[in-house]
Parts: sequence; structure tokens; C-alpha cells
Amino acid sequence: MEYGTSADGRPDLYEQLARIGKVVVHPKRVELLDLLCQAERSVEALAQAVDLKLSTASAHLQVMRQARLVETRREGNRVYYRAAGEEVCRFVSALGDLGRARLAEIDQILRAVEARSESAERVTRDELLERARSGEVVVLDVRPLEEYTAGHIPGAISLPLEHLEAHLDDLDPGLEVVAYCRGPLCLLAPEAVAALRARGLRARCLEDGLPEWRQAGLPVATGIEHAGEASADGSEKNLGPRT
Amino acid sequence: MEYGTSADGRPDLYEQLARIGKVVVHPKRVELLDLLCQAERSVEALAQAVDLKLSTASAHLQVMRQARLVETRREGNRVYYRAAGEEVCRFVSALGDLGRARLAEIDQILRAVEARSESAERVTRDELLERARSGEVVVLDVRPLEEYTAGHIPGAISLPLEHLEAHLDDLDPGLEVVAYCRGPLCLLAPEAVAALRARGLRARCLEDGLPEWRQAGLPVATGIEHAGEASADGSEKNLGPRT
DNA sequence: TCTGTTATCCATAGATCCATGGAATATGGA
DNA sequence: TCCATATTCCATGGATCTATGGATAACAGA
Repeated sequence: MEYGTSADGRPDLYEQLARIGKVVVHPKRVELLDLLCQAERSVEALAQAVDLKLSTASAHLQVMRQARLVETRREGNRVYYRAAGEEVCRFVSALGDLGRARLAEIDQILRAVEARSESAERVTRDELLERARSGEVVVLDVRPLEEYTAGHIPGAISLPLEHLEAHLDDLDPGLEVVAYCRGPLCLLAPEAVAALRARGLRARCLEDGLPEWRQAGLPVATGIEHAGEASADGSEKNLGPRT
Repeated sequence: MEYGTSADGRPDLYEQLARIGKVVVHPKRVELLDLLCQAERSVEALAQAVDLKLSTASAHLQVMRQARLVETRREGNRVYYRAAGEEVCRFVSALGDLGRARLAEIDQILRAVEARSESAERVTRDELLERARSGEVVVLDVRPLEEYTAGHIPGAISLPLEHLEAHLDDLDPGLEVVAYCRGPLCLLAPEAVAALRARGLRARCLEDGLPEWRQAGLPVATGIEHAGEASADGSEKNLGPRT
């Protein structure tokens, strides 16, 4: 059946909204959109990140582009995709909120990881701003470096979860760690906190991720500021708060 | 291909979110969800409202139920569906916002109707509260009566768009009319304002609809308070502000 | 218990979606 | 110009979705 246009040939409102729905009906497309709300990426990087064949990922991206939820930028012979505006990120957040509120399955997944961090209270944004100012805490961005580069909490240190183990000794045991990631549905920060606490460090998660921080109108820094990863050559060991 | 579970048999987060996406991939389901954010309805009423065969509508409602976005209540031998909580309405709002922001086609549709009301500025919620208090305006709920009954702005008069023509003379020409409907994507209030202005009355739309009013935490009245429709027997002609 | 009403379930045929490999296109560098 | 890289386009087979009419189930009232 064809719903594209109403009797008078005018496109139907709900038909248009369903174009957006089409994007989020496929789990891989939801995952791609979530990634793109963090940082722009090339097609190849995206395909690898969500474990899809290149041509398949490209096809999904075309669907997203037709719904105008993503835009592209060409650099040399590669194409970078990005979320088409802040509204897209807000929509993804709303989808996540709805999922958490209504789908017990999602709550289960989150609870399982949360349990390993010994159900530590999360840190609110206000509390973080307060305590970071007075230098009591280290703020850790545990997302992949490219997402940190695209935007992070000012003063935060990049230490992707996959490199956390290797840099445990660089952290000052005297300071509490506050880790954050992509948002309420992202498992990176809870995993990091669980690992840190297992080593006896004081660590907690931020209440949610960078998108919410940005949406709250708080300042966001770009580029590389403090990369824990970079200390591989021993040149940067000071993972304390910025001075 | 099967994405339902990850390697360890755990259900995947994005697979779960896609269950919600599945609801809004079909235009009729979006329309049904939008209706259910206004008021609960029986299956038959829903099928009629969105112009679907009963069995088809029922099938769509099952999909929505499986995603747990709607809940049911049985009364006699009919089943009433309703949106499963405020989060659902917020999600529908977010979908609409995204559509308006990104899809030019939607903007076109809205602009076409808006143009007929001579692009009158919309009334903000704050302004309405201010002016309704001092009795300067009549607030008109132009949605179907059942939606008014399920929840409306306190003091508003129910005058469904389809009955507007028949009750034009009941309106006090000395007062400005503020009409509202389901929200930014609903055409009822703009249509009503266009009709009123064509008769020389002063009329404007509220900036958005009842769901946003409710989400803003403002008071909502239920039941029948002032029904313009009821004046068919001439018993209620006073469509002025409540005393 | 019987009947009429309302809603769900079911089988089916037609449409649409998806993953995939390989061809076609665009760009940069030799 | 020729080649290598990154991406898009395309044809295809298999899976999933949709609308529909009729059967079944739940319920109210006589």
C-alpha cells in the first residue's frame, strides 16, 4: 500500500516522520547514529566500529542520509559522516531515555554492569563542576581518542577504556576519579569504574555522557588537551588535574 | 541476519532500541501513537480515526504493545489503548521536533497552513497565562471532544474544529481567541485560526499543544468544563472566559 | 445458553528490506 | 595517464513486513 501522498497529492506528515523512523528500525543504524553523535568518522571507520562489511555500512549510511539525519564532508578520497545537527543527538537521547524507561531488557543490561562497580552513586554535573574547580578529582574521558578529540569536558584526560589497564599506575591514588563516556546507555565508564575500584582506587561515573553535557549548555573543549595515551613514551606522567 | 543477541547470548542494547524504532517506521503507527498521546481510545475508534481496517489497526497496536509503548485497559467488551507513560509522549515530541528541524517537506506542509492564518505570531504559554488571568482572551481547544475530556488547559472551551463554523456566532467579537490543539505538527488550531480570521475575529494559535503544556508542568483539567458543542440546545451561549 | 459486539489470531499473497560481492566512480599521487 | 584507495552503485536471493478476510475468543445482555 502507498501512503506517500494524501488524496490531494500532498505528502503526508506521518509519512515524513516515518522516514526518520526508518533510520532507527535497524539496530546497526541506531548504533551508527549513536556513534555519529559523538564524532564524525569515515565510512571505513564506521563499518569497522559497528562490525559491518563496507558496502553494507555504506548502504545504511545512505538510508540515514535520505532521512537527512546525517551529512557528509569530503576530505581527499574519503568521506566523513556526521550527525546533521544537535536535534539528531537530542532525538537519539530521547530514544535512549524511552528505552531505559520502558524496556526492562535494557535496564537488565545496564544493571549488570552497574553492579560490578559496586553501585557507587553517580556524580552529578553540578558536583563535578564544583569539585573539579577545587582540584579534588581527576576527570577521565574513557571513549576512543577520536571522540575525545571531537569534543570533551574541559580539563578531562583522555584514557580510552582499552588502554586503562596499561596506565593504572599513572593515576594519583590520592585523588578520586570521575569517568564519563557517551551517555546513560554507554558501558565504557561503568566498566572503567569497575576496573579502577577493583584496584582499590576511588572512582565514580558521571551521571551521563558528553552529549548531555553539551545539551546542558556547558563548555566543551576540542582537540587534544591531556592524553593519557600519549604517555607511552614516558613524556607525560602527570595525570592529575590541570593547573 | 540475526542481531538479537551478542556472542555471549546477552540481548544487544541497540537491538532493544530498534524495537522502539519498529513502531515509528510505519506512518500509521506514528499517527496512532500521536493520537494515543492525547487520549486513550478503543481499537475501533483508533481504526476509524486513522482510516484502517479493524484487523489491520489491531495488528499495528500489537506491534506497539510488544515494544511496550502502549498499554491496555478492558472495559466491558472493548479494549482501550493508551500511551505507556509520559516518556512515550516526550519521544513523540522529539520525533516531531526532529522532523520539523530536518525535513523541509514537513516545513512546507506547516507553512502552507500557517500562511492562511496570515502568519500571526503565536502566543507563548507565559503570555497566555498572563492574559487569561485578566480575562482578555478566550482559550479554545479545537481537538475532538474525547481529547479535551482526557485533559485540557483549565478554563479552555471545547470547540472541535468540525463544529467551529456552527458556533462562530457564539463567540464574543470583543475578545481575542487563542486556539490550541495537539502540538506543533497538528493542523487543527492553525485551521481554526484561519477560519476565525476570515470572519474578522482576532485569533492566534498557542505556540504548541497540550502535550507540551503538560510537559512544562502546567496544570491540566479533565472532564467536561466548557463545551461549546453542548450549546446546540441553546443552554450554553456564554463562551467568554470563565468567571 | 444463545446472540450480537468487539477484538485478536491466523494463513496468505504481494511488497519491501537486507547482506553481499563485484562493477562503477571519484580522488590523489606516481 | 595509470594505478591505488575510498566509496557508492547494482543485481540478487532470502528474510521480513503488511493488508486482508475469515476464524476464534472474550464479554454483555436477554
